[in-house]
Amino acid sequence: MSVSPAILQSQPGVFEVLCLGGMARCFVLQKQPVVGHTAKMPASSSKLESRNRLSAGDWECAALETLAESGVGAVAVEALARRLGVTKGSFYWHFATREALIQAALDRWERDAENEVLAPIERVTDPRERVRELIRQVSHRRLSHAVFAALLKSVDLALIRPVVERVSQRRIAFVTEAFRQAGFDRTAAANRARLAFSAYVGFIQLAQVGQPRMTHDEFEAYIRDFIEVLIPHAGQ
Amino acid sequence: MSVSPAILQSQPGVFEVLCLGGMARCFVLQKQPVVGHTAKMPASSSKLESRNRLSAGDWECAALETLAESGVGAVAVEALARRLGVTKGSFYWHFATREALIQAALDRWERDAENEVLAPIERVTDPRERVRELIRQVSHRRLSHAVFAALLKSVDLALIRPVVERVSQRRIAFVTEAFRQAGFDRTAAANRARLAFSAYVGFIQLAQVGQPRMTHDEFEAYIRDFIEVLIPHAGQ
DNA sequence: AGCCAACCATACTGGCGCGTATGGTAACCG
DNA sequence: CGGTTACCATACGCGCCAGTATGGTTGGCT
Repeated sequence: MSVSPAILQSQPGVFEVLCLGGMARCFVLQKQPVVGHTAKMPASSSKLESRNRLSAGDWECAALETLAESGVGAVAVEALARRLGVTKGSFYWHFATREALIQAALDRWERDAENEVLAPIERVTDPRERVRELIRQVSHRRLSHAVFAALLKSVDLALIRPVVERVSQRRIAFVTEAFRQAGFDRTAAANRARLAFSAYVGFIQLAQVGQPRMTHDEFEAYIRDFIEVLIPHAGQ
Repeated sequence: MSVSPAILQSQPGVFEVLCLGGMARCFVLQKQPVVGHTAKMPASSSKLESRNRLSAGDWECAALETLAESGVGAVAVEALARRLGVTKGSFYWHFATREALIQAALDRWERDAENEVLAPIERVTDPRERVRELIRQVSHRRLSHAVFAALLKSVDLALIRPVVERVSQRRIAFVTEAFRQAGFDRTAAANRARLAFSAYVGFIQLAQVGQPRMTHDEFEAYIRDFIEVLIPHAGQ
């Protein structure tokens, strides 16, 4: 799933619940140039061997992992330093403050998560089938949701709120447009989008409590009903 | 709405965002004997005048208010002490630890919130109309949701998780049963209950971000669509 | 070779929040 | 009226964590 096993074991960090670390790496480790930092990596050695020194990207990566696993509060510089095998002294060379790190990590996540979700949908042409495909897609990218779920919990922080706002707004708008193209009028589309997105958000929250305690098959059946309720085959 | 103004102004505490304080008071201030504590209030003066000394219940009350307003993290003993106009010395006479307070406050909330939601529904006899009434009821008790929303955010804490688990489990079971009685088969009822409850949970989360930014009328329309989607008049 | 810059360690300050210790005051009781 | 009980203040210790100061090490460039 878009993350090579080699990368997965490149850093001997702790691998916790549900392989969430893999997801964060999936988001981050595709080291796009990232403007200023690490600009002139000598193009010789891959990141595998010469990774005793860290870059800002490594810190952002670790931040996203920890964020997905244990929430915003767990993104603490000393904890991250331990995780990366260094000390705070390292951190404060790359970032001015803890908030700066979270900012950077979130910026990255926001950019990458966007395309990852939307791109595979845009290929489906039939509008109604597209809505269904969207729901199916989202429902199975469970790794991508951990970050969003963690963010939701810290939405009262001034640092997090705008991110959640933007992301939610964009996603709701996208789903609304999908429903519109599927033939619903403006308000119906908006309401179904709200309903669908709310149900999505609620589900990833409740899933952490293990509340909708269901097997894989039950989950699939749930998604089928979910789709059928929101955009039934029968009607039209 | 189900909370007498008299109670609302019985304690001149700070009244913050959205009158949330009123809700907590609504839950708490109906001072049921509460086992051991405050057993022999001399039955003379109401809580209005002789409230210079505090009881355990007062602390639980303030805890729930703060919880609803600012989350579990804000339920700090020194902060609560300031809010109540006393110091920590008072607190540690009533409770052994901070967690004990949260426990007590949550126990209380769990008991009271249960009946408050379910009781008014049970009067409706027609099964399908009962589901609709349930949705309507819940959708308008917005004050009661702040606590639950706050709890969801701290669900990783060992103190909170079991509460959220119990409450979610019970509520989902209740809604499932309602759908069953409305004529849906077992799995359909379960899935619609999951969907409805997830949508509810997601909505109260997103509402805090002001994301489904909608007017009162839009909200009403949303609830109508919500009902129509989940338990349509047309079908059967 | 030697220097500079990137990167990291160690040690410290300071705030915040929980918990403890202990002494004080008001009401009530015998 | 002296004493116990319920309630509260003041002061302290302690651990956690963000941020600072400063000095050390390594690698590439000239």
